[in-house]
Amino acid sequence: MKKKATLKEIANELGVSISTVSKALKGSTEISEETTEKITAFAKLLHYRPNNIALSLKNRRTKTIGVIIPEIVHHFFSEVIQGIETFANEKGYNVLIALSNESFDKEVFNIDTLASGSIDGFILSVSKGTLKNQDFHHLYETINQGMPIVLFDRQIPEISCDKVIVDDFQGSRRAVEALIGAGCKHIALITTEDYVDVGFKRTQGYLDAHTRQGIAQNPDLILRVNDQFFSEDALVPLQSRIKEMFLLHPEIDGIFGVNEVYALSGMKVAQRMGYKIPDDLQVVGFTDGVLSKHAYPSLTSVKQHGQNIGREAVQMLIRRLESESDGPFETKVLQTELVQRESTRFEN
Amino acid sequence: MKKKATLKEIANELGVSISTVSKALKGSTEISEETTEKITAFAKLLHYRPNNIALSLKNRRTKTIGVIIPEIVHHFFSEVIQGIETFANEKGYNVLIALSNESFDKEVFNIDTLASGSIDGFILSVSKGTLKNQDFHHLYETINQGMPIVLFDRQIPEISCDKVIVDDFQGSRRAVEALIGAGCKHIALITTEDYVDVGFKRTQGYLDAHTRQGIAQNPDLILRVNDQFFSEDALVPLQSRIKEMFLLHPEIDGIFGVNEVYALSGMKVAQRMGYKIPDDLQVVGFTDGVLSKHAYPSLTSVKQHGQNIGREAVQMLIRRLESESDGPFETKVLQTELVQRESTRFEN
DNA sequence: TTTCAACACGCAAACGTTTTCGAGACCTTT
DNA sequence: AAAGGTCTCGAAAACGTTTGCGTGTTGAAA
Repeated sequence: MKKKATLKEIANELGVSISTVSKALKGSTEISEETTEKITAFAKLLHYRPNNIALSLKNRRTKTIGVIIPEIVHHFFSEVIQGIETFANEKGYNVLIALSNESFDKEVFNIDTLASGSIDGFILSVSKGTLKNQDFHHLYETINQGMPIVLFDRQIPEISCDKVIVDDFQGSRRAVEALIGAGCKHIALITTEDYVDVGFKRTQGYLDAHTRQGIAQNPDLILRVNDQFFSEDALVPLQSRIKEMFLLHPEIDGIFGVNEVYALSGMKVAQRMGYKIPDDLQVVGFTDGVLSKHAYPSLTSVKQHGQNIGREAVQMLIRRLESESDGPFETKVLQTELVQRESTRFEN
Repeated sequence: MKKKATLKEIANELGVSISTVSKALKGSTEISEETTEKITAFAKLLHYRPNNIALSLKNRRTKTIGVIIPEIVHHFFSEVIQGIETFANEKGYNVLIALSNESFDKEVFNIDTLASGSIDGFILSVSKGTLKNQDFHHLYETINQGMPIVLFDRQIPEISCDKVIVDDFQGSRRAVEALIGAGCKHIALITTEDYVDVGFKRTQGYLDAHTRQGIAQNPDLILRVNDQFFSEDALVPLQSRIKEMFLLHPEIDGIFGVNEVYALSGMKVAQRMGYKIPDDLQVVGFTDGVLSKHAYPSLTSVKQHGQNIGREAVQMLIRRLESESDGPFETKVLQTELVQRESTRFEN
């Protein structure tokens, strides 16, 4: 049960001063070879490692990145975390994670606690609660205190800081254009309500695709789902609304869902109603997760490269942390990739 | 760009000493009401919050829990993290996350770095690399330094520390017994190689169910999959091995997979070969994740309650951190739950 | 007026580092 | 032998807290 060794203990044991030990371990030329050897040997014996907390206090930097995400049981976010953690580690940083659970209050609380010295900077995706409230004072305050923030995924245009986002508009536009190119004339959209930025942009992309391809778009084919439908057990009402739409509009021959669950639910409902996928109906989802891969038939989807998002975010944050220059803020827009699988008949 | 306020700044500004400010903010009776009011008001104005790092150094505790898991893009592990984070937060702790990526070296490295003062204790699930190496020196050393560890999921019997595990044996025994009860005579098992403890136990449960129910078990119906099959693109060889088994043994009328992907792959292969689920073939998987819920037909599976595991682990760790008593180590065994869905015909 | 408590506050140490600066010991040079 | 120069090391400050103890001021009691 021996506790961690400290400089003082080594110094006392060897009859030298603390500073001598410190210098010896850092290989300073100030200390004689003989002493250095003796000290390093003894330190190795005791498994000495400098105390991070003391270092953080002295250097006024923790080498830790704070990450706040709405939830972690979620393929996309855990992929981003994976990217963040891996790259941060390569750069010698640790990652402190906090969950907002989509709640404004928890987001504020977490930012407050972490900002009190625990971390050097934030990477975060704002909660839906925050987006609803439109209250960003906690973010402003943090930035004003000189702590850098990198936002990812969920955008807040009015906040000036580094951002890394996905080109939701282009991604969904291309997906819908691909559907049109594959012969779909009546494409249903299953989307969220507009206050979530990414849902809004994906809807815009859907609309734009129609405009550009000169296809009429029927507003009745847009299903706006309340977010509550995302909670596990609320799949039933979602599916019944989808079924309703199919009954009203049997002409539907394509589905674009702004996330995996919506697309998959659309596909399942259609299958149960007798539609053949992809012959009668083609389906594309946004976010390429484990569900798309393992669905039957497997789901064509728009891949977001979550790990790259994390990687980019870390890179932007560390650049700002380690350079004194307060350059202009950047917004990195990452392109998506359309992964084709069995739920569509794209020629390519 | 004002930096964080410190006690010293407040003291200087108000012409009092640092200790007066500190005591006033803590509501000490030593300080007069008048001064206390003045100080708290000014501190509020400056958004003063005590520096966590300084507190950690002084108190020799960081109020941070280190979590090391093999990977995070994984439904089970992210559920555990969710449980850990939520409960730790309630208790006033933060969570530092590190990923081993199933590598022994990364696990050792992460433990070493985090153990140097950054955290108060560990919650971890050991990597496959560590299990292969059978080298646990890093864990022993950490424990010897007086830093508590709670292991979860992946067991290491020879290490004495607190553990929280799932009753894999019972869970799979009951699942297989349910299959037998529902009329299955020839149940295939898709499992991992034996060095992973949980895979081994689930296999044992499968065997025991046969023994107890007096059903003959055919060793040819056990498919041992190399772990590489878990990497995304290696589903194809997995599926072809499953198909092979079906061709050789058309009598198969039940499948038990030790994880979601195995069970789902088994079901998909069977569906493609014309089997009707659950009429011709019933399927049960271990780990109740998003795949099971959204599969078509949805998959009956053994639910592990990942969040509870995280919760229990935090509870054990904090109990050890906050009580001086070094009581005996405990192993908490959590029971599983058989969640019935469309892939089986269990009467219950 | 002296004495003594109560009150209000400041000093200083401690947590474990790093780093600047100064100082003693020894050696070389004149 | 004195002066100067190298080596080798130690003292102390600093990072931001908390806290035990000392101290000065006040008021009241003797």
